[in-house]
Amino acid sequence: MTEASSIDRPQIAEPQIAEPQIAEPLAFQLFTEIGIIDQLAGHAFEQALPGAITRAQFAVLHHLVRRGGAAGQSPAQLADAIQVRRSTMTSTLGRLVRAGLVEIRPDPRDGRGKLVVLTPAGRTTRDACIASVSPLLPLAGRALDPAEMEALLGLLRQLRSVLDAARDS
Amino acid sequence: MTEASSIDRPQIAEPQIAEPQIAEPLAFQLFTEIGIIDQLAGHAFEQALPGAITRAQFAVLHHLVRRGGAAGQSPAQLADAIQVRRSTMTSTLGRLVRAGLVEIRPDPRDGRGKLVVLTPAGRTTRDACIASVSPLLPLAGRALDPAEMEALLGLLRQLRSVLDAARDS
DNA sequence: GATAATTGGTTTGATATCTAATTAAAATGG
DNA sequence: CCATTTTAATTAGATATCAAACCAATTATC
Repeated sequence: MTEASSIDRPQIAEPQIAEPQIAEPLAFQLFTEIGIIDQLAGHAFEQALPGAITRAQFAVLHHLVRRGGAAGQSPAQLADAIQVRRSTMTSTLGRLVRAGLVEIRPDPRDGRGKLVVLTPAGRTTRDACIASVSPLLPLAGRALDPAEMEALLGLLRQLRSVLDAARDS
Repeated sequence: MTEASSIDRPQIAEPQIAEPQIAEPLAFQLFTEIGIIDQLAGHAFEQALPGAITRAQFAVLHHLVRRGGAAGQSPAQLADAIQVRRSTMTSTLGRLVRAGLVEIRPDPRDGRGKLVVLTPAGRTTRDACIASVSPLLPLAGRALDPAEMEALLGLLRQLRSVLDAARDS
């Protein structure tokens, strides 16, 4: 597509010059590092979770415990809180219902809407997840002392708020 | 806002007490924040990428430009570098081959192995990706000054190295 | 009130990712 | 030289995720 491909080049197309070691821009390194940490931590987290519960499913259960109240939350509220699309939430909720961990009822106030509430099994499962995962948390303490962790968290929040603002614009 | 406003409590097993506002452990907040940033940034990144290229595909192209050399890299090397399973790499490489962005040849030194090399189109595409995404980088600069960015990067690397070490154990 | 615009939720089809199991080739060890 | 083990890559099956298209119900507008 680019150039003389008509000539039969036996082995190596081109000298294939690897770029000299130019450091990536700082911001690029930053996001790369964040991506890797998310993957490593997420993986460790999911390994620690009991049975077939996944990170996404735990996020829903946990949110319902903390914010669900008696009336539950709508799928849209859950999707917004957890920062996924509604179609993603539909799919995760389907699995949670099938597993008997949440119940979905029609919203009496809005014929389109639904309300998600935890079942007792869902509550129990969430608590078990917390227990399973807790032993992992000290790991971060091995990398950072409390002051560093606070500093890190502060910087991350600064970064997040800008990204959040940029999302809408 | 969500409080005891519901007079009509449907017939769920228990009162469904939402937990009082206990702050999450610091480490938990940390990983939550990292997950959200990764999602926001990854999404913005992918939106900025040209055409049908994805983050995973860009990572492979970029790595090949920087480390590929004339001989290319094996799928296993790519998987290790990018921190995904080999089966994941198989799938991503399949799409890149179909798109004409990389070429896969047998490894002359190992009958099991293969070698992945960029095609000229792959090289061009990677460069276009860099160009498309560059305008995003200043966004991080709006959140953090250079010193903060360095500090953040340092803390993240500390954290990563511990997670990395824990992965094997 | 009727029409238009918005909102809640789902479905479809794609990519990315993992684990577990499989195949083929190399490396090791008697 | 052969049997075992290890390694490279793939396949199969599952979840998560998104975008786009869609339906149904609500809200807004005239």
